[in-house]
Amino acid sequence: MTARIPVPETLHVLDDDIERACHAVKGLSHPIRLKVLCVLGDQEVSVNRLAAACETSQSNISQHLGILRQCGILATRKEANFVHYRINDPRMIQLMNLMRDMFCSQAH
Amino acid sequence: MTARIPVPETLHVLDDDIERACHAVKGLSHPIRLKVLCVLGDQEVSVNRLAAACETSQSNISQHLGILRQCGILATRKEANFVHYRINDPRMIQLMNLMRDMFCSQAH
DNA sequence: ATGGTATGTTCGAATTTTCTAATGTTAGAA
DNA sequence: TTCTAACATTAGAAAATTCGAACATACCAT
Repeated sequence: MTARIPVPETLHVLDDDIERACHAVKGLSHPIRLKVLCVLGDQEVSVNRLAAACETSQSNISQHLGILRQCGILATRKEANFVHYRINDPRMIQLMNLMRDMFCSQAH
Repeated sequence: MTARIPVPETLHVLDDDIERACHAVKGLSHPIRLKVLCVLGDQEVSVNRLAAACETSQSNISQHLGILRQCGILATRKEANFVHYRINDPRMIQLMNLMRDMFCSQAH
C-alpha cells in the first residue's frame, strides 16, 4: 500500500509546464546539441561551421539543429544559401553560463 | 567537401566537460525526474512522498531516483527505513529556478 | 541551362531509455 | 521470530533516439 502519503506542498508545478520544460531539456540532452549551444553563445554561426566545430557530418548536424529549432531553442536567419543559427532566448544563454560554471573544469 | 571551414573561436569547451554536463542534463530529461527536482526544491523528501507527488509507482520512482543519484544530482540520507532525498548542489536549485522562470506559465 | 555549394529530409538499422512485474533487502513492530 | 512497510534491483518487452546513406531543395555563378 502506497496510499494516503501526503504530497509535499512546496511549490505547485503544473504538469503542462513540466512537459514544456522537459521538451526543452531533452533538446539539450545530447553532446552534439550541448556543444552547439556552447559554440553559439551569443553569436550567429552557419551550419557548416557548426558541423566543423562539432566534428560531425552535415546531415547529422542538420538533424540536431532541426531538433533544437523544434524545441524553440534556436532561431535561424537565411542569407544567400547560408543559414545562420543563434540562441533564441537570452535566458537560455544564462542557463548555459550557469552550466559552464557547474561543469567546466577550467575558467573560460 | 566540408573541409577547411574555420571553427568559431568563441569559447573553448572541452569535450570532457561537455560529456559531464550532458550526463547531468540527461538526468533531467524526463518529466518525472524534472518533477522530482521541482518537488524537492531545497527540502528533503522521502521516496514514498516523491512517488505520490509524481503519481507513479514505487519501483518507477526508485529507478528514476537512482538515475538522479548516479548523475550526482541528488544526495540521500537514511533514517530508520526511510530514505530522504535532496538536491546536492545549490547551483542546481538556481538552475531549476531559472527554468521555472523560463517555462512556468504562472508566477509561483 | 549547368554545375557546385549549403542545407534539409527520409529511411531503416542499431542503440538507448522506459515501464511493468517480480523479486530482494533492510529495519521496525508485534 | 514473523510480519509488514519502505526502498532497491532485475529482467524483458516496448518505445524513443541516433546515425549514416541516399535523396531532395535552394541559391549563386558561369
